[in-house]
Amino acid sequence: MRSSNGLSVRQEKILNYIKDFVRKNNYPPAIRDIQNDLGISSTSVVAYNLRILEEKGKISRDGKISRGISIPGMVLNQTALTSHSFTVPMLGMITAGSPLPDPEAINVEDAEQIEVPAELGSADKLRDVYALKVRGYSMVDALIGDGDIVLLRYQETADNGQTVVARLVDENAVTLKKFYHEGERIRLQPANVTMEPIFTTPDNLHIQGRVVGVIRSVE
Amino acid sequence: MRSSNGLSVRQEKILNYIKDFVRKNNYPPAIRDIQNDLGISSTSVVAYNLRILEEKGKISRDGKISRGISIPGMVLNQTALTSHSFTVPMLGMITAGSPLPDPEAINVEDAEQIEVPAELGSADKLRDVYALKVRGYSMVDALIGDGDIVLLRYQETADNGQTVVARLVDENAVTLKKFYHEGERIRLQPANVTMEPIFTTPDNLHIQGRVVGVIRSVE
DNA sequence: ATAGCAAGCAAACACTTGTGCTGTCAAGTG
DNA sequence: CACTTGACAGCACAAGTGTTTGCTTGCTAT
Repeated sequence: MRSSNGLSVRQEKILNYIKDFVRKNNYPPAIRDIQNDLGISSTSVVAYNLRILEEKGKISRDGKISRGISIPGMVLNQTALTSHSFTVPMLGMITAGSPLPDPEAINVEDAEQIEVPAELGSADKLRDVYALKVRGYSMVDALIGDGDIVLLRYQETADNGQTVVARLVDENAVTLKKFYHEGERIRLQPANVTMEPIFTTPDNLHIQGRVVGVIRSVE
Repeated sequence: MRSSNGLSVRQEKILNYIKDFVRKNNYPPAIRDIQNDLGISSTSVVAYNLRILEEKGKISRDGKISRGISIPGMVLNQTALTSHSFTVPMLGMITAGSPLPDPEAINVEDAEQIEVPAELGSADKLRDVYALKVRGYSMVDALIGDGDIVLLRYQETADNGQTVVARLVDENAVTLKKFYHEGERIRLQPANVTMEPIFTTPDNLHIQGRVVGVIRSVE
C-alpha cells in the first residue's frame, strides 16, 4: 500500500516523524530515535527507508554525520535572539497631495507583506505598523525620497518629537514632520534643520500615523 | 575582553558559529565541528564554553545527545522557500572623516548579522553586501542621516549614476555621492539636487563600495 | 610571594549512532 | 521451479561525539 505521493506507509511515517522531531527539538533525529519511536525492529530498516526517501528528494542527508538529516524547504530561521524580522502589510502609496489609504478600509490580510529587520524596532514597536511607498519628493526634508518605503504606525495622537504623517486640513496637504505641541499651537519641524518649521493649530491638523522606519533600495 | 552582552570573545564566536552552522546545514554542529572550524585546541574548551552559554540562556542543550544544541528563538520556518529576507554582516561604523572598515580584515563570520527585507534586492544583488551604521550628518545630501544603516556592496569600480562611497585622497574624506565619469574628470553628484557637485580626478578617488540600500529606524 | 580562580589544553574514556554485513520472507517472473 | 527483488530483522563494528580527569597559564586579591 502506498500513498498518493509514491511513498510507502512506513516511509511516510518516517518523514512525518522527522518533521515532528525537528519541530520539537530543533535538531534532527538519529536513526535509532526513528527506530524506537516508530517501533521498527532494526536500524537497518530505517537506513534502508531513509535511502529511498533521499533518492526521492524528500530528505537530504549528510554523509556519516550523526543526525545529518534535513528536509529541503524546512529551514531553521532565526527569529528572536540577535536579529529577527517582522512582516508588515504594504498598503499602497503616499504622495504629497493625496490622503493616506485608510488602514481600516483595506483588508490587511490580503495586502502584500514585506519583511522588516528587527533593527527597526521590537515587536511592540512594530504593532499596528504598515508600509507605504513614497512617490515624489515632498518629504526630502525628512530625508525621505522618491521610492522609499516608510513604515507607519497608525495613531491619531503623538508625543513631542515624534515624526508624524499629518494632514493639514486647510492646505489640503499631507506632510511628514516632527511634531511639537507648544501651548496653543503646534510646530511641525522638518527633519532637515536648515528648513523652517510650520506652525498650525490643533484643529487644522489630523495626525494619520507616526513614522517608525524607512527602507530604501538604491539602484 | 568581553563584548557588550557579557560573553567572552570565544563564547561569542562559538555562538555565531552555531547559528551559522545551523543556517547552513539545518542541523546543529558537533563539539568537534566547533573545535576544528574555530581552531580551538581541545573539545573540553568547547564543552566548557557551551556550558557557560547554556547557563546564560544563549543556547540550550539536550543531554548527551550528539548535536543536541539548539538556540532558543531560532525557530522553524516552513516558508523558507519563499523567504523574504536575507542576512548581511554588520561591520561597524561609517563617519565623514575616517576610512571604512576593511571587509577583508574583518571576520565576516564573527560579525553580527542583520536581516534585510527582500525588497532591498535579490539574493544576487545582495552578494558581498555588508552593513554600516552611519554616524553624523555628513551624508544628509544623500538622504542619509545619523543612525541610519547603509547597505554597501564592496566594489572598487562603479558605473555612471551609481551611488558610491568614495574616498577623496587629497581631502582625506569619505563621502557618499552619485558617481559620473565624464571624460578626464569625475563628477560626484549629491543626491540632493539643490547641492553642487564635486569634481575630481580618477587618481584622487578610491571607490570603496556602492550603496544598495538604507534602513532607518525612527524613534 | 601565594592562594584562588577563570580559561584553556591534552588525552583518555564511554556512550551514541551510522553502516555494513548476513539472513528471512513474500511477491513477482520466465 | 529457480531466480530476482523489495522490505525487513538482527547484530556487530567503526566512526562520530560528549564527558571527565589532570595539568598548565595568566591574572587578581590577599
